[in-house]
Amino acid sequence: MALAWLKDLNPAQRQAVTFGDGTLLVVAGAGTGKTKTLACRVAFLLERGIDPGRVLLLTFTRRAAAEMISRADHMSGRGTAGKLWAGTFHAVAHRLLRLYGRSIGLADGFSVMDQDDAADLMQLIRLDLGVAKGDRRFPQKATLARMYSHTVNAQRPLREVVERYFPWCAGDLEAIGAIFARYGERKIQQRLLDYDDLLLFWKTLCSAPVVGRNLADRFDHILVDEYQDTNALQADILRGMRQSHEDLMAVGDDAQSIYSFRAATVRNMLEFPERFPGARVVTLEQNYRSTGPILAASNAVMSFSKERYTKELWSQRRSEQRPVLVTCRDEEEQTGMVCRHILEHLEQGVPLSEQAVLFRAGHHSAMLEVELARRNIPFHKFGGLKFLEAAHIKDLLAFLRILENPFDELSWFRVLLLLPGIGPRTARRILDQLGRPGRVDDAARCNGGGRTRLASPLCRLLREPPAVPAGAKEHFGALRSALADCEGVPLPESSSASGNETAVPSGKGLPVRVQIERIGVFYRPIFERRYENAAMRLRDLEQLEQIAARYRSRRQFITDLTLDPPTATSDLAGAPHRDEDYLTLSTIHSAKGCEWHSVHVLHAADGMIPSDMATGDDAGIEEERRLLYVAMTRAKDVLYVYFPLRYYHRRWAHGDAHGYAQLTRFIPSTVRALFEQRVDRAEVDPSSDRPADVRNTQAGLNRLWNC
DNA sequence: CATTTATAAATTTTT
DNA sequence: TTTATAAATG
Repeated sequence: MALAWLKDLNPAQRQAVTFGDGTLLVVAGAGTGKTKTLACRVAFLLERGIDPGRVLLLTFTRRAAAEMISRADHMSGRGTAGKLWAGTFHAVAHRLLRLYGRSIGLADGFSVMDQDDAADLMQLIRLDLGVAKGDRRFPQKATLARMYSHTVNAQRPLREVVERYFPWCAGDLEAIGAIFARYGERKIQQRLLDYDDLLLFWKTLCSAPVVGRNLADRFDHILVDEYQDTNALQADILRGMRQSHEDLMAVGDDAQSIYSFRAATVRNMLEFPERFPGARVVTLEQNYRSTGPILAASNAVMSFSKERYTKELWSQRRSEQRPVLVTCRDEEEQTGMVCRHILEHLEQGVPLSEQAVLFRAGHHSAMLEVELARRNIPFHKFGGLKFLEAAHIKDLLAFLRILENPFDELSWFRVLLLLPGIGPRTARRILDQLGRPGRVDDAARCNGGGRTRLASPLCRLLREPPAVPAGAKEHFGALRSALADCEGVPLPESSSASGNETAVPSGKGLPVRVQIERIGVFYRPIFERRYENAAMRLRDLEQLEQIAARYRSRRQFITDLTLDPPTATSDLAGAPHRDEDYLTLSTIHSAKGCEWHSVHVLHAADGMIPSDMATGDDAGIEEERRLLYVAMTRAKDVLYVYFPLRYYHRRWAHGDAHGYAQLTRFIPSTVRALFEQRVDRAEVDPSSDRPADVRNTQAGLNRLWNC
């Protein structure tokens, strides 16, 4: 084979890429060419004549998969990498379950719900059971959803998970268990799968005697990226998928494990050799990304870690410029400094696309976003609040989901509650009526002579509409005709529809975009009445239509949206914005795997990094340390870490109340010495300029009561 | 009686 | 910006 590009690899990388048959773990530090190695491995396999359709590539995001495929194609020059099975665990699980789900008793027309939907269903059940009635605080729906997911993914008993991660809920263990049991039942009734089910049923698929064997035989090679952020369930799946073939390559960095809240565990990496006996281990330690001083500071942060890591990164990239620790008076000054530095670099020729601002929590960038907008600096924000979380987007999707899976009670509920004059009670009644087992001929007519006895609630709604309160009649009628329109079914004018229509044409042929338009006819008036800033939100709906225009299949549209939600406005923006230079704002979590010429890390204060929410136990604090490490190692040439001294707590009042922060505990004085330290007094208001030791004294006191 | 509106309180990270 | 509860309304 004439593989010229092999020469560009260092010995360790080459060893990984050209690895023969069997199981391999690649321990790859930050910036050591992990993506390159994986892409080369794919190219190498293709060169060896492996059928791309028999290679499975599991990544953390769809974007990562796309990048590796395009790089592999570029190297092999064959253009066949697109035929790989590539995507996230969840996306691949979905694809497999559509193919084989029937064999384990999965309903044909299942649909997938995201974690928000899961929380909403929890809430319905919580209200039904009347669990939250007492005067004791009961966990919120989002907490319940997180708890459930963690339990399933970790494959541990609920009691253990609650005691460890949600100790304040320990008193409600029984009630929580009862909710979870009902939750499982209702998902099955409604033909809904949550994220965890996708993994869970994939695992079930693996252990099915015949299909499991088929599945494992289906792939000659499996490659897994970001292995440090996989959980016990995912490890089980991999084992199930390697019953007959051994060829597996997992790549990860134990120092970058930052998803324990999703039940990810470094133990997957550490125990890899035991789980896959005979596995070889290759370690990549040469960092090609960052300059020496940046790497030195990053390593120093990790050197205080209580856990032992397997490697120490080194770099040949010399530089005089140390990373900069910027001490600011408060968040406002931090914002000003960030903007100033960004513009300085821009003038020196570093485009905005090579710069990024990173932070711990989505809302940490709020002030900066306002300032960037004021100064006309274009940016895209990754992580934090998402497009799909907006109420009006969810409303519209609920319609489509009813059409896709008429048993989806959650979406029905959402849509019915939109109608003025219909509240939870009436909605419940209507749903009960629609869901009641019908006469057999009814069912037959609805399902086109179908297999199921159960008449689809959608068909019921169209054929025998339940009574609604007088005030809701008009809107209810509009809803029915909108749904009928999308289905391509004529709506029976009066209640006595003639029974001899032939099998109704299915609306599945209608383009999704058209369906959204028709729903709009019904939804728009409600929408305008309901939301104050309808004009702004209308643009979101138009964007949704634009995305829909790219899809032929409604099902594909909905599942893509739930499994690969648009992570930033950039995913939504049309062609005109593509070539515009823009700055990246991102949570540290969403910045995983990315790199920029210059990186700005905001809020390096205790309480922010580490987040106050995570300082409960040692493991939590250690993960926060890794988080800072991930943030710092994103930088190639320039790294700024900002530390605002003063925080206003303007939660309820707009007063002047403030507290003094302390520099993050992950940068003690020995580490600080590796930074260039700047305190810009020019912009400090002299009236509030007190010596730092006074502040520190105050801060020390504040720690006594601000816990 | 059910729905709507008013009021007060709280807010990590994501497939 | 959302969410739980209380009061007002139909």
